[in-house]
Amino acid sequence: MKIDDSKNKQNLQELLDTRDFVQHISVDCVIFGFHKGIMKVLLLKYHDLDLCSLPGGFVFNDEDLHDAAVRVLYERTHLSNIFLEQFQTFGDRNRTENNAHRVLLASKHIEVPKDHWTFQRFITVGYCSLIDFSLVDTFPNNMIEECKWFEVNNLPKMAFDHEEIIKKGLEFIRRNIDTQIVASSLLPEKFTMKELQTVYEIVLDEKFRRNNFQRKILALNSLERLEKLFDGSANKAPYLYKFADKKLYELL
Amino acid sequence: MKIDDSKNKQNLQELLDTRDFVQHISVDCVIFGFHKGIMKVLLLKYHDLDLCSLPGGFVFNDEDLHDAAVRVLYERTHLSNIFLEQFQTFGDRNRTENNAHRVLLASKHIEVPKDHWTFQRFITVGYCSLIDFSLVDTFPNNMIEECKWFEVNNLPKMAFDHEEIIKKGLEFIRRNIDTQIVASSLLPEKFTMKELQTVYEIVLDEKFRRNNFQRKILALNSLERLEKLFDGSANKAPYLYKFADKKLYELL
DNA sequence: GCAAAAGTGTTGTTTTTACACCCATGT
DNA sequence: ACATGGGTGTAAAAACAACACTTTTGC
Repeated sequence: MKIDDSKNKQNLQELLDTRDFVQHISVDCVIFGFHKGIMKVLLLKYHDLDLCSLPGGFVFNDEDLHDAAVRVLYERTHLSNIFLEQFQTFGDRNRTENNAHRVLLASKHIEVPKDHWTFQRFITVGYCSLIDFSLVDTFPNNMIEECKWFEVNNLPKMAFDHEEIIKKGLEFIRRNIDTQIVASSLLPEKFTMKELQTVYEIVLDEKFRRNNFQRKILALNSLERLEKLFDGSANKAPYLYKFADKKLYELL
Repeated sequence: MKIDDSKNKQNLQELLDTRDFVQHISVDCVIFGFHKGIMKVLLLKYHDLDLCSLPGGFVFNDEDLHDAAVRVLYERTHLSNIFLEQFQTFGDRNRTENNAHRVLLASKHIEVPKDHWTFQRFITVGYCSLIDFSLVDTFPNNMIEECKWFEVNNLPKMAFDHEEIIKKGLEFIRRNIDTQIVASSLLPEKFTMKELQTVYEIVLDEKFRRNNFQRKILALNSLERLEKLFDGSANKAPYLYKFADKKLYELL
C-alpha cells in the first residue's frame, strides 16, 4: 500500500521513455461506485478522442504486482487506501489490437517508433474494488485524459478489451459481495441497515425485504450494533452498525 | 486446445535459445488427481536435484495465454484434452528468488549468461485441473526432469513459490468443485453415484451421507441416468450416470 | 393523533439432515 | 436364505420467505 509520489509520472512523454517496467505486463483497475441508485465505473476519457479506458498502468521491476495496482490507481485517479482485489488475467494475443495508445499519440503528434515497447503485446491483470462514490469528486488534472464516472449499463466506446474486463469484474464483485463490501471503503465507519441493503440491491440488481435482509445480514455475525441515528425525521431512529472484524479483512 | 508438436521443445538448450516468447510471463499448471483416497498433484522432479516444480512454461508471441497453458501442459506431461481453468496470477517481485533454473543449469554445466532472459523476473498465471489419475501412467522421457504424482499433504521441496500456488489452486478447486468435476476428465463417460461421491469426499476432505448426497447432486439437474451397472457383485446394481450438458461446460 | 420508517414476531414453505426401510444381486 | 450395497421414503430440524403487528419519532 505504499504510495511513492516521486514515481508518479504525470507526463506522458516521460512515461514513454521509462524503461524500468516489467515488459509486456500491465494492470487494470475496475473501480465501481454508486450515485442515485445507479452503479457506475470509473474510466479515463482521452481528450479529443472518443475512447475510454480503465485506469491502468505498468509494473516496476522492483515492485510487487499488487502494489503496482495500488500505485497505478493512485497515479491516475488520486484514490488511495482502496481495497483492491485481483480477479482475472487477460491474455488473448489480439486483446490490444484496438490500440488506443497509438491513436492517442498520433493525435498528439508525439513521435514514437512503431516498435516502441508500449505497442507490444500486453497481458493485463485485472483488479477491482467498490468505493464510496461521494467521497471522490476531484480527480487529477491531466493534459491527456480526464477521469469520470460512467454508468455500467451504458458504457462508452472502450479501448482494447476493457469492456470485457469490466464485465468480468462485475461478475466477480457479485460473487464476492460479502467480503467485498466489508473490506471496501464503500460505506462510512458507521452506517444503517438500510444503507447496507441499498448497496446490496444495487450491486446485485435485486430487491430484498427489509426484515429478511436484516436477519440474513445479522446472521453473518460480522456487524456490531451501535447507537441510534437521530436525523431529525419524523420516524423511529435506526440503529447504526459497523463491521466488527473489518481489521481482519483489511489484512487481506 | 490446439497442440502443435513441431513446437514441442524437448531439448533444454534449444528452449533457452528461443526468443519468440512473451518476456517475463509464464504459466504454471496445477493438475490434481487421485489414488486410493489420496489427493495428488502432478510435479516435475529435476534429476539429480532435490527440487520439484509445477509443469509450467512460456507463452509464444502469437499465442493466447490459455492456449499456452494447454500447450505447456502437453509438452511437459503429454496430457491433452484437459480442461484447464485460470485461477490466479502471482507477481510478487521476489517470487522467483529460489531459482531452480539457475541451480539446474549450473548442475548440468550449461553455460548461460547471468542476465539471460530466463533469470529475469517472471509473473506467472496459474491454471488448474482435476484429472483421472489412472488414465495417466506414461509421461514423456526427458533428460532433465521426470513427471510424477505427489501427495498434496506431503509435498516435496518446491522451487519458486510453487507451494503457495498449489495451495491456492486447491482452494480454487474446492470452491468450484461442481463446475470443475463436470468439466474435468476426472470420471469416465459413465460412472456411478458412489464414484462421484468419492471424488467429492476426497476433494473437499469431508464425508457425506449416501442418500443425501444423491439428492443434492440430482437436484443440480446436470446428470442423466443411464442403465444399471452389473459388476458381478452380490448386491443391487447401481445406476450409471453421465453429465447431461457436459458439452456446455467444455465450451468454457 | 398521525404519518413515516424502523424493530420485531409469526406463520407457512422449502431445504437440509438424520434415520429407516425396502429392493436387487450372486453365492 | 442371506449378506451386501443401492434405491427410496419420511420425520425432524433448520433455513428462508411472506406477511403482520408494534414501536419510535417529529410535526
